[in-house]
Amino acid sequence: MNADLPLVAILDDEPEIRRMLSDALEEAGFRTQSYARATEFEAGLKRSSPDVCLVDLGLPDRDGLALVHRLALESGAAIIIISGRAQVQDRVTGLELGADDYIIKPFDPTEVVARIRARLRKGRTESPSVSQTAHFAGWSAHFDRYLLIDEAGRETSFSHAEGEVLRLFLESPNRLITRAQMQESLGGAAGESFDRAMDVRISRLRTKLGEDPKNPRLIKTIYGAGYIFLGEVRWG
Amino acid sequence: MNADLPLVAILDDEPEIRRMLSDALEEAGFRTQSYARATEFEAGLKRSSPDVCLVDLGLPDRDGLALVHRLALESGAAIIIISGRAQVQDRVTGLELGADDYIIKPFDPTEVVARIRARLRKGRTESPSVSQTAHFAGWSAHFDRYLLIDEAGRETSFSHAEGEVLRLFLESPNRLITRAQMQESLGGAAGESFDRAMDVRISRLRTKLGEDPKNPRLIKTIYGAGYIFLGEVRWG
DNA sequence: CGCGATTCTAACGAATTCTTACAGCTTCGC
DNA sequence: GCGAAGCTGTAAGAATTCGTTAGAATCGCG
Repeated sequence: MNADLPLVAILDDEPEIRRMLSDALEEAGFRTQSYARATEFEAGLKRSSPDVCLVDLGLPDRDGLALVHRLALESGAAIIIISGRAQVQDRVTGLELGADDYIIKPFDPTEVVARIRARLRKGRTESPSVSQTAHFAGWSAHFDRYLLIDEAGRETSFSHAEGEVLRLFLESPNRLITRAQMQESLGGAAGESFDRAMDVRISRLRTKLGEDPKNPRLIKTIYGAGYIFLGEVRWG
Repeated sequence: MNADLPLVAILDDEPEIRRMLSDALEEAGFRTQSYARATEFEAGLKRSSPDVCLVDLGLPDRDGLALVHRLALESGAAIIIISGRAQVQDRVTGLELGADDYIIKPFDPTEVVARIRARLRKGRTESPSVSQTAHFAGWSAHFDRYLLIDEAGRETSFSHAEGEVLRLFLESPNRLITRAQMQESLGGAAGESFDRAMDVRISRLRTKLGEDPKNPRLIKTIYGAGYIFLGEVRWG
């Protein structure tokens, strides 16, 4: 009965689906309330205000779309439609009546959880919990803190320009990155002698990574072509 | 060139898809910008800040998920992934990395439009937080009492001007805040050299937060761009 | 080996940002 | 009112970032 956990209201007439959803959601850290019929569902809304409503459109006792429409107007909750009707037109009208998402049966509970999380994330002022960290060759690069941390835990800060280069490498490791691609990606305006600036950026980055100039192990220069960042990179 | 219309940035390497999307979106009342490659796309983001980003995951020059990840942290835009990969796991990781929606190819442009509308609708409804207290990095900021309280319960008062800056940071943590945004938000109407005043406000705030000038942990300067406030922030 | 093309890096300098000092202004207590 | 204290912007010099320059080092190719 933890009031801090987000509350998800489920409206579906099939018991197995209700069960499947509530199991998956509770395991994922949500509270749930299940309803089989629209009238019960609406009564429940008056007692508690859920953060997310999962609504099956194929209801026996009510026009699901009308319900969605009203929910969208009256409740602040995120509304996700679950439906067996897969036609584009169905989805479009559902979304236009105010739903925030539209999931087609049969569905995977994992995806439902992910979509609910995506909805809640936007609504909150809280920062997204996705970390912005890459691990490689004994280093951890924290792009949010502009910090490199080595195996021993020693910290080295890097500047924004250096970070741009490092990120570009870590996003495409073991792949040739041409100077042209870099220039474009790093906002290099026109093709003048911006090349030199990039050399310098990379040079500074290499020293921060403790590369041996004679024998760079991470950032390889491909003469006449560009650079390759070598190594296993893991994000997160 | 109506700046009031929402701007949608499209990133897809297939020309037909770009065309199809931009046609549908423009007919639906959006402005669009199309890009074939990630590097161009990122360069475009620096010039204009779209309200929605449509990103194809199958990019030739970059790991699409890494790009999405970064977008989610740095841009306030809604992010919609378009992908040929239909596996549940693909969708879940996409959403967990910060995407707001995930559309599978082949898709119907009408549905894309509807989903974009649904996203934008939610963004506008975002209710302003009425709480006057924020917690972050061991600090509690009480805006109603102009008081900062650290873990040990020691109190430090802050001024109105300092509070304006602090609130701006705490309302969008882990996101770049440009000097222009600050100036606008803090009512710095006149003064072209209002920038200096800004510097001083931030400097004073930093000392009150006990930041190490060499290595600020909370308020990072992005040379030539603005500032980022780092950390988990909880309001209330 | 020699030569031109390419890349590296140390040093410099312009732009930007930080910090300290100071002055004008408001607020508060008396 | 008066003076002290605090707030806030301006000014000025220090510090940082980062592109540019230039000379050295390296590479590819004969």
